[in-house]
Amino acid sequence: MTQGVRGTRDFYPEDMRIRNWLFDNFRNAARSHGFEEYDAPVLEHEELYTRKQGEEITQQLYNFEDKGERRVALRPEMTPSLARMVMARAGVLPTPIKWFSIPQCWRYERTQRGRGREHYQWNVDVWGSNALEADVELLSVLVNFFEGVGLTADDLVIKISSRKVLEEVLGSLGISGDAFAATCIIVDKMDKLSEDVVAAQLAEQGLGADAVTTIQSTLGVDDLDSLSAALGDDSAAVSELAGLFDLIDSYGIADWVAFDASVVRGLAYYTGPVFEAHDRAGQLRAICGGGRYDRLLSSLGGKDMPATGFGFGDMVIMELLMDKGLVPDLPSGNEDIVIAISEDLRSAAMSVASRLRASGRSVDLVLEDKRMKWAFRHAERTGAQRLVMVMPEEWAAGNVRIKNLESGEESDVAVGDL
RNA sequence: GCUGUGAUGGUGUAGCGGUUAGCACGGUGGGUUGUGGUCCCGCCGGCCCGGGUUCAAGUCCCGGUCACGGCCCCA
Repeated sequence: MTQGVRGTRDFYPEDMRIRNWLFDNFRNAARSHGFEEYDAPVLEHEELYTRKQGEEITQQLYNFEDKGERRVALRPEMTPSLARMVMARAGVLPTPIKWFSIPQCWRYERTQRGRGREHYQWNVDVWGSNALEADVELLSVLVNFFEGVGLTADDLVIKISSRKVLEEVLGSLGISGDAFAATCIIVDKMDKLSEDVVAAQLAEQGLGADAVTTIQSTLGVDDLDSLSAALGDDSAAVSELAGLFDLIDSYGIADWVAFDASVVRGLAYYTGPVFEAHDRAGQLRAICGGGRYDRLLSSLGGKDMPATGFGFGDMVIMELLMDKGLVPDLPSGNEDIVIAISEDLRSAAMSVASRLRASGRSVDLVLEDKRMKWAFRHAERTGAQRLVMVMPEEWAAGNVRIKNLESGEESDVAVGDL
């Protein structure tokens, strides 16, 4: 009876303080880069997500039929909803569209440490710009967030590559279109699956063992010169990545990023630069991930608009922050506790509380007949700064007694001066 | 889909065949105090469900339910 649905979390006030702190940092980073917040319903038509087979995200849909016999799903990610919103007002919205959101996203899967059935995923996206500057701006948002919560470039790294790398490699092997997207999903799992399994899955796409070797050797590359050697001087992937890293230097965030050809991403819709942030120690799952997806709208039946963005879950980052001791101790936020010392002063206490509240204080009025002992313990537990006591003699003189709980000082203050 | 561990007051836990089932937090009443934080005392409140073994079962066995991990897989 006291348990929620499997894989879901309750946020008690002490948990909520931390969540709000995290979300505040998300918001600050996005706002400082000129992004505006939006939201969409957590429930969407199932068909919004039933696209490329093979994507984990579609296999793990938290879906069901509603009372009107409609197939619906709790959103597994925000991007399709965002695409829907943008598409609905394409041509009206001034570009570039720079929006962010912190949606709760759902998936139906076996629960594990750090993997529930719901999580909050900070999403930051730019629509309507082809420029690499837009992609780098996203990296700047990320770095700004990391710095905001006290993380450094020694703690984590943003690994960057481009879908074009794989596109060129697979293109040389004669793979394109839907087969390309399907192959991306398989290649994304390469470092987690055995070579045999990968080879078998690639064989289903019509690829041979030699192709596997070619893919693996290219993805093992971790500097641009080697990539250039592998793909040739006229490679669009190489020039794109070179341009990207020039801009990264301009932002002064080069310490935070590294080229890594093995970054592919499991979603089929990416088309250009892709990236993931990982802890340097390599202990945790990816902290966030994103990239350019210029052709998503056409897959939803609309006219394409260039777009780039990332998703950033709340669970892995909290594990990293806890490991690093960066989660702050947060007080309740209550500043004053107001208590009437006797029952007949209750209405007086209410007027005192109202005055304090009007002056902008966060005031917790003791609502019932509680003893002083309780008030002090309550103040201690909630981290309040002052105890405001409405006492008979003082009240008769037009005063209340205020005790500063940190210094222990106490004084009578005229009600008019509150 | 496979697998391991665990379920004891409201919360977190100790107890491993016989205990008045212990402790901490909490709630509540009181002592001390300046109607006053610390401190001290009293009280409230518990063995997941169903079978079985035993003179005796939180404790051992079987089944169920739920929870938490791991594997598979991966936003």
